This record gives sequence, structure tokens and C-alpha cells, in this order.
Amino acid sequence: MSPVKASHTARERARAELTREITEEARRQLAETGAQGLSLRAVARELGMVSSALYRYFPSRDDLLTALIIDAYNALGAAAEAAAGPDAGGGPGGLRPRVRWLAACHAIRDWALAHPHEYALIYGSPVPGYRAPQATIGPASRVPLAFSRVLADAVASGELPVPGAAPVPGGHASLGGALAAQAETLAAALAASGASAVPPDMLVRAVIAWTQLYGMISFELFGQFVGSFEPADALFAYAVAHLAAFVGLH
Amino acid sequence: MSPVKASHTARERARAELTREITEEARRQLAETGAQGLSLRAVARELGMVSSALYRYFPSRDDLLTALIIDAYNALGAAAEAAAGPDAGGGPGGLRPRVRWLAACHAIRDWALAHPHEYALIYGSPVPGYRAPQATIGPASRVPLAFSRVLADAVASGELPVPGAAPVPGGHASLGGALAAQAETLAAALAASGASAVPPDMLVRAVIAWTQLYGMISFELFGQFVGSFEPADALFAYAVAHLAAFVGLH
DNA sequence: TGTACATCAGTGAACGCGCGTTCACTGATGTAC
DNA sequence: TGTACATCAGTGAACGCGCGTTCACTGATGTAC
Repeated sequence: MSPVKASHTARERARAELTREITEEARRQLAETGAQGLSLRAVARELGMVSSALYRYFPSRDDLLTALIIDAYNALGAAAEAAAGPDAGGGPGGLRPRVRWLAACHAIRDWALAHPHEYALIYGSPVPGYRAPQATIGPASRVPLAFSRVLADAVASGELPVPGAAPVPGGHASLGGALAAQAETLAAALAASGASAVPPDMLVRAVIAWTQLYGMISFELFGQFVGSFEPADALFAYAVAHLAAFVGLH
Repeated sequence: MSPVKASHTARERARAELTREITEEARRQLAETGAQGLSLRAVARELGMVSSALYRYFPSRDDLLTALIIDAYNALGAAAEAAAGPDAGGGPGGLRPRVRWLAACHAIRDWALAHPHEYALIYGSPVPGYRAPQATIGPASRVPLAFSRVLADAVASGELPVPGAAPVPGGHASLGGALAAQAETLAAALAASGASAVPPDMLVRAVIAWTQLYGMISFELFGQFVGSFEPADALFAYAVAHLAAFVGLH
């Protein structure tokens, strides 16, 4: 009834502020120790409060973890979107899709290298006993959506030859039945959610490219390149140029 | 001085047997709870002994983890080698390199799906505070070596056109300076360790293919395909066929 | 503007848990003469 | 073949740790009249 001005009382501002400080401190500890090193008691200690006080802000440790996961997805998503912009795309003066694609790939790697533990939190081995809630789905799809927007723009502007662009050498030119069905379901879901159209076989290639990107970054972060391709800048650039060609961007 | 027959006293047999039982039980728990759920006390409990007794067999929890890691690398390596055989390769009657390559990729995925936690142990996000000792390096290189053997055989038998096989579209035909240097160092190291010769640019492609393989498997295992490409069999087969072409195997 | 009541933030103590690791010990297995 | 000694496996108790979470409480902030 009475018009309550949201977040304007001292209490509400203090609450918002402390919530922010808690997640910030938690993120700091995450960056140092990794997900399983994250402890409510340690966060509280660092903030100069008693551990039970945190329960006024997060009902459990898992909820704090969820907040961190969502923040990480959003941060990475924002980085990818900024690099893959302009959102208007293909219009005159806009960046070419291939350039946007490459920029997004590099932005993702850069973010991952700068925030290795946050990257591991969202893309590494699942934390046992933790189940990601629905709320993570939206933020998690920002990166894939950014990529699909680039492709859709390329299709719309005619830069991308539509179907079966680069036939698979070795006589595997078309998708198998099961794969085609999955790809069409995904394409339909994308279209239904308002994204511009990307042909199914291009979508399959994009997904494969996305796993490749993820594989390279994870290999680098998780130390599998130690002693050979480290730093991996050159290898990454080379691979990513290939990927762009693979999805049809020239 | 006196000729001691190794492992023939009752004590020695009992010791070997119990060591085996400990790692087996540890592996069982790893499969259920993941690496950080692995507890010396729980292993001892399950084996009906007191926790301190384990210290007769493994000086610390980390050493038990190391044993599991080495076992996992060896199991995966053996699976890859069996699929990538025959070791003699390219001779008349031998399997074509492309077939061996594909078989190795599928064998690795199959093993990973059958042993997800062991896969995560060796390729997932690093366990914080654990540093892999030197002893893991040998077992860890079995898979890459199996792949490089297939390629070397293909080169030797003339099936693989030697340099710059498939130029990168978009005008990135040759490796950059830094990348070329890294690749040559690796190729030299391989040659020095007795492996047959694989040209550097082919090696780069093989490494990229290996990261792609790893990315796809990890995405599948870590649940990133949930709701879209699951099961991922068709996607995997499609991607792997591409990879074979990418490294030059037709 | 002032007072009475409701809401909420933060405290401090406690519960119950499981962990890795150490240590002095007992009793069995192995070895040398 | 038998005896004396050394080696080793397994026990049981204990140390010290840190964790997530609950709960009754005090005191401050906000709201309604």
C-alpha cells in the first residue's frame, strides 16, 4: 500500500553493500584456493564478523557458490558479448563476422587466463554434491548465444554460404540422422527464443568449435601444455583461425 | 649378497595383495565421490582395518592419489594403444592410419564415459594443493604418443602428404614464428626419445586435435551438453571424422 | 514529533562431524648362526 | 633343526584442526499511529 522506496533505507543499503562484500571476499578466496577451499567461516573471519552472521545473507554455502557461479557466467558472457559486438552486426560499417568471431574467442581465453578459478568453477570438473540450479542456465547461455548471433548475422548478410558449406573430407559430408535431429531441435529452440536463424549444420559446427575452444583453454589452464606449448598464444591463435574457417567464416 | 627371491615370502605377497586392495577400494570411492571425497579413513574402514595401518602402505594421502592418477593414465593409455594398434602400422595388411586414428579417439571417449571420475582426476580441474610428481609424466604421455605413432606411420607409408597439407583458409597457411619454434622443439624431443618422425606442422595439428577431443569429452562428462546434444555419440563421431581430415588422414 | 511495537542484523556458544597424521605398543613373520 | 634377534604389520588412543549449521540472545533500525 504505502509506496516503499526500494533499497533506500539505511538497512537496505547496508544489506546490499554487505552482500556485495561477501561475494567479493568469497571470490577472492575462490581465486586463491578454488571452489572446495571456499569456506563460510573463512569469509566471515576475513570480513570481521561471526560465521553465523553470513546466514542472514546466504541460506547456505551452496547458495553462495551459486551466486559466484552466476557472477562468473555473467562476467565471461559480458566479455564475449563485448568482443563479439556490435550487436547490430552485418550492417555497413559493422565489423566483419570473422573478426567478431575471432575477437570473441580471444576475449574468452583472456578472461579465463585472468580468472582461472572462476573459469574452473563453471567449466571444470563438477563440484561433487553440488547441483546447479535453474538460475544458472540464463547466464550460462550468454557465450553460446553471442557466438550464434555472429553466425546469424553472417548468414543474414550473405557472408556465409548457407548449407553444407565445407563438406567433410573422407566422405562424411552430411550429418547423420540422430545428429541432424538434435541440431534441428536446438535450432528451433534458438529461433523460438528470438535468436536469428542459424542453419542446423552450421550450428553443429559451432558447437564443435565451442568444444574446441573450451578444450584448448582448459588444457592451458589445467597445465597440460606445461613444457611444450607454453605460452599457448601462438597455438591458440592458429587453432582459432582454423575454427573460424571451420564454421564457414572467411 | 644372499640371493633374495623377490616377492616370495608370505609377508611380501601379503603386502602386494593389500596394496592392491587399498588402491582398488580407493578407486571405488573415487568413482563414487570424486577426488576430494577420497578419504584414507574411509578406505581403511571399508577394508576393516584401522586408519593408521594404511601408513604402512602409503606415506600420505597424496601418495595414494598419485598411485590412482598413474593407474588412470596407464589404463587410458593402454586403451588408446590397443585401439591405435597394430604397432607395426602401415605395412601391408595393417589397418589404415585413418581407421586407427578414429578407433583411438573412440576408445578414449569410451574409457572416459566408463570411468568419469578417473578421467576427471587426470584431466579435470587440478586438485588444489596437489602437485603431480615426475612419475606421472611417463604414463601421461602414452595417449599422445599413441597418436603420434599413427601419424608417423602414415608419413612413413606415404599416406600422409608431408608439409602444409591443408592450408588454413583465410590466409593463415603457415605457422607463426613462435609456434613453429615450439613445434620443432617438441618434434625434436619426440625424435630424440625414439619416436618416428612427425613433421612439426603436423604435430601442431595433432595437438589441436587432441585438445578438441579432450574438449568434447569433457563437455559431455561435465554435463555441458545436457538438454541438447545428449547422447553425444553422433556429434562425437562427426567431430572426430573432421579431426582425422584436419590432421591429414583420409 | 513522539511513542510503542515489529523487524531485522549480528553475537557467542555450542553441536556434531570427519579428517590426516603421529606414536608407543603388541604380536607375528623372517633371518642368521 | 633350533634358538635369538631383527623386521615389519596392524592396533588403539590421541592430537589438533576446520568445517557447516542451529539457536537463544541483544541491540539497533524501521514503521504505524
